[in-house]
Amino acid sequence: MPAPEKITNDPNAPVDPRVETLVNELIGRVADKWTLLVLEELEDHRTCRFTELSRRVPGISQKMLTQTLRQMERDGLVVRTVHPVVPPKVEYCLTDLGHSLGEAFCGVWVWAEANLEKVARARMAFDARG
Amino acid sequence: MPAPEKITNDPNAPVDPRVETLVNELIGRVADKWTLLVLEELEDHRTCRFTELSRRVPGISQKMLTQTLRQMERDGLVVRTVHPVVPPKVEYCLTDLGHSLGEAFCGVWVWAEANLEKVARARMAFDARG
DNA sequence: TCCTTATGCTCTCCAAAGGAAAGTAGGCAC
DNA sequence: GTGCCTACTTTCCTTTGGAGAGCATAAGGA
Repeated sequence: MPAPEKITNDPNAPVDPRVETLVNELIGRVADKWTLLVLEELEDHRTCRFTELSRRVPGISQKMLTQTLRQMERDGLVVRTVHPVVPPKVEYCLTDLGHSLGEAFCGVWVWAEANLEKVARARMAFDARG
Repeated sequence: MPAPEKITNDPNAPVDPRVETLVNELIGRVADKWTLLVLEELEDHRTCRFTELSRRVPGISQKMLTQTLRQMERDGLVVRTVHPVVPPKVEYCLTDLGHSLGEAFCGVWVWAEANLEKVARARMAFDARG
């Protein structure tokens, strides 16, 4: 074997480009506006129904909610439980994997809350410069 | 004053809905695929030229790179330095704010690297179920 | 002189993504 | 029957995004 990329803890270690591609794809998939907002709702209310989510996630359309939830289900982030009753009742709940992603994004929420003001000021300054 | 939302350290404290709206908007702005990828490149190579970025960020079009960089500049995440030479030379560099956002996203990159396999398996299982 | 090259955009055209609103299924209350 | 409830699905139309060509400028070569 010609030393095929060892797994190390060195953050500066070169990464297998194939892995980097996959990671980029996954980031692109998961760091989506709607995915993030749905993820946050499900973090707050461990389990949620469809209509509840569509009310809680500001501005999402039913189409995008369905699509986002399907993708999240496919990626193993949520479980979809159908209760065979009428009218239909479908519950969505985070998996452990989904919860871990929520925790990973926690830093971004904190950042956003902490830096709202700075961004607002930067925008005003930028817009003033024309 | 009718007690208008105190700033607390309690993570379960109710948040001013206006702040929540602003945070959601900022998240939507910042948690964009291209913004993330550009941010990562700039984290790795503290300062980068336009063409360099377009080569390094896989799959980005010039239009989106320009647009993404403008938005990031407006939000105070990068500084754009134009060197008045021919051919033109423009350098982009993270601000402290941009760097702090990069660190906030660090957890997501780590998560993606750590859970590539799990997501891949979840997808296969989902697709197999039809 | 004219042509090429290099860079950072900008513009145009077309395809894909996404929002709004209406439609669907199917049992239940009226 | 009529209408309601929920979780979608479908249709239509607007917006976003990608591909590729164009532009401005000056140095350097034929």
